[in-house]
Amino acid sequence: MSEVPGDAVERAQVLRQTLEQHNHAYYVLDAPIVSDAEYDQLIGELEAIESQYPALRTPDSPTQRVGGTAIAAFEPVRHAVPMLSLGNAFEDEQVLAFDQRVAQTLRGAGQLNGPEVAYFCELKLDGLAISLRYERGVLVQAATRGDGQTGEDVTHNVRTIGSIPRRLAAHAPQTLEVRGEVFMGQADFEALNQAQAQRGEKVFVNPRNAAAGSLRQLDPKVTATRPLRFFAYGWGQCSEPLAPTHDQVLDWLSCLGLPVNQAEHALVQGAQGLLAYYREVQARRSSLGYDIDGVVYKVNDLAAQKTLGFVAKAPRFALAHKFAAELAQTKLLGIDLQVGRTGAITPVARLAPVFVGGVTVTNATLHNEDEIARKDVRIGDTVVVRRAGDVIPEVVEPVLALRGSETKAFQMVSQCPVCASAIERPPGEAVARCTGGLFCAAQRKQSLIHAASRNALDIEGLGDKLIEQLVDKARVQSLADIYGLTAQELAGYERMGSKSAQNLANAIAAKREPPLERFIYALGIRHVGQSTARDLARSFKTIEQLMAANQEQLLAVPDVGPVVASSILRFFEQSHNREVIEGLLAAGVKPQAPELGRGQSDFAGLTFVLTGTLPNWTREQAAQAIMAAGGKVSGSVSKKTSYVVAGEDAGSKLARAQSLGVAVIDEAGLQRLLGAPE
DNA sequence: GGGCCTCGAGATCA
DNA sequence: CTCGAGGCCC
Repeated sequence: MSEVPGDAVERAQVLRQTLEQHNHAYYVLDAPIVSDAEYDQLIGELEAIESQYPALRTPDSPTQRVGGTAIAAFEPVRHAVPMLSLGNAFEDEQVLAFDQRVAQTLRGAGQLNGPEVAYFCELKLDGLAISLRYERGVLVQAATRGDGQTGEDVTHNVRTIGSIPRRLAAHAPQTLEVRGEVFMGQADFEALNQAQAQRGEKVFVNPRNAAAGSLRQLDPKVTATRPLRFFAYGWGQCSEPLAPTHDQVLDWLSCLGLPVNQAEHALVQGAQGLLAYYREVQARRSSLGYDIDGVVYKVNDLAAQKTLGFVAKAPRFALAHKFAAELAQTKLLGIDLQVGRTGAITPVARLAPVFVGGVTVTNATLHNEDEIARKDVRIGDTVVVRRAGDVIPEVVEPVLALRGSETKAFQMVSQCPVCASAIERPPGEAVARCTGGLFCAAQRKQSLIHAASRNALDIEGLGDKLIEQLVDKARVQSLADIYGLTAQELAGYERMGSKSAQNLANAIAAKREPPLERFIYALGIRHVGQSTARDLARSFKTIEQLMAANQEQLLAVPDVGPVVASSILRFFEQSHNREVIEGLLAAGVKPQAPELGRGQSDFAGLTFVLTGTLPNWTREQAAQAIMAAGGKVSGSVSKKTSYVVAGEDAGSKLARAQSLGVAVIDEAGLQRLLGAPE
C-alpha cells in the first residue's frame, strides 16, 4: 500500500467522486452533466490508475460497475427485517373497506387527527423487489425477496445497475436496508430485444421477465449490458431513528442519493383521495414508459403504521390496488382432472395458446364442477380468459355467440381417475374428493411434493418428476422413506446422475433438523397452513405434545377454532399418520422447537397482557412494541394469553396468570422476546 | 400459471 | 450440444 503515490490516491478519489456525481445525474436525475465521451474518458483514467495500483481498486469503485467475476451460486441471505407482501384490491369497494378499517383502528387508538386518514400513494412497478444493504454508506449486499425471510444474494449483479449508488451521501446511517423495485423501461426492453434478435439470441417476452432474468445471471458482465433501473420505495433495518412520516423518509432516501420516483408520488386524504389517485394514474398508465400493475397506498404516519400492525405476511397499513386483469378469447380444447394433496379433484382447462397479460396461457383452473355449470362452459367453446400480473389465469365465461354445434358438456367422474376410489362430495361443499387417502398414488405424490416444497421442509432437488418416479417404483410410500434415500440408489433414477444424486442426498441430510413449524406444515394437515403451523409450534414446542393434545388444548391456541382442532385430532387419530411421524423420528429427523428470543421479532398469533408498572417503559410503549412486532395486547388474562408481562405491584392479573399456568415475564423478558437491540 | 436461468444428464460427434 | 428438471420471480 505504501508504494502507491499520494497523488494517485488523491486523483482516484476525485475521479470516483466525480463519476458518482455523473452517475447520479444520469441515472437518478435523468439529467446528464457531461457527454458520454467525457464520462468514458474519466472512467478510462480511473481504470488506468486502478490497474497500475490494484490496491486502489475498491469494491465500491465506479469501474466495478461493468461487472466483476462470475459467481458460483446464489447464496442465501437472511433479511434483517422480513420483506412482506401486500394485500390486494381490485375493486373500489375493497379500497373503501381498507380505508374504513384503517380509520376505525386509528380512531380507537386516538391517532386520527382530522376527519380522514392521510395516505401516501405510489406506483406499483412491475419488476422485482430487491433489498439493498448499506453499511457506513457503502452498498455491501443486495438480495432478492425470496420467501420474505431469506432471499438470494445478487450483489454482483446489482452493482452493475447504474442508478443504484454504491456509496451513499456522507450523512448516511451506520446500517440501512433499502427496499425497492428493479425494472426495465419499455423502450429499453424493445431495444434490448432488437439487439438480442440481431445477435441471434433469445428475445424476452416482457420487460419484467427480462429484468428478472438479468438479475439471475451468474456473470455480472451480462447483467451490466442490460438496461436495468431502480426505484426505492421502502426500507428495512435502519440504525438511525426515522422521520415521522413515510414521505419524509423517502425524501431522506432521495437525499442520500437513492432514486425515488417522487414525480409519481402523492399525499391524499381518505378513500376518495385514494380512488382519485388511482384513476389519474390509470389514465396516464400507457405514457409512463414502464410497466406498472397498479398503485400502492400506505398510511403516511409511521406511528399509525405501527399501531395497525400486520396480518400473517402483509402489513395492515398498506394496500396494492391493482388494475383490472387483461382479457382474451381462445378455444377450450378439453378439461383435465387433477387430484390434489387432500384428494380434491380440480378440473383444469386445456386452452389453445393465447397471449394475455404478458404471457401465453395454455392452462387455466376451472375451480370445480359447480363453477363450470354456473358459467355453462363446454368443451369446444370459445372462452374468455383473464389474467392479471401475478394472478393465476382463469376462464371467465363462454362466448355464447360463437358456440358451435360440436360442444360437449363437462361430466364429473364418479371414480378417481388415478386410483379408482369413489369420489365423494359432501352436501354443501363445492369440491369433490377422492376417498382413497394415501392409498391414492396421486395424493401420496402431492403430499410429498408439498412436504418437500419451499415453505415446508424445503428440500432442494426433490421435485415432482423425481417424486413421481419414487412413488411409482414404490420406493417411497411416505415422507419418512425420503430420509432413507442414499446417493447411491438415487443415482439409478431417470435424469439422476451421480452429481444430482449426491446433491439431493446432501439436501435431505441438511433438513434433518427442520423448525417444528415447517415440520408441522409439511405434514399437510387439512386447515393447517403456514401460519397455523407456526402457532401450533409455539404453543406445543414438540411434535409429541402436539400429537397428544386434546380438543381443549388445541382450542386454546390462537386462531384455532373447532374446525381446525377437529381436523388436527382426526389427522393424528389415523394410525398411518402416526406411523409416518414415528418413522421420521426413527430416521433421525429432529424438529426444532421455535426460539422466541434472539432477535426474532415476530409476535403473530401471540397475545400479551400487561400488568403492574414496568421499570423503563410505559404501558403504552410496551403495547406499541408488541403490536409493532405483530402481537396482540389484551386487557384480561385467559387461557389464550401467551404471556403476562408483570411489573412492580402487579395485582390480580398476575395471580390469575399463575393459577392458569400462563407464562409470566418481566420487562427484560419482553425485550428479549422482542430481540434485544443489536 | 408462465417465463427465466442454471445445472447436469444423456446424446452426439470427433 | 441439447434439453429436461428444478428453483425462483411475479
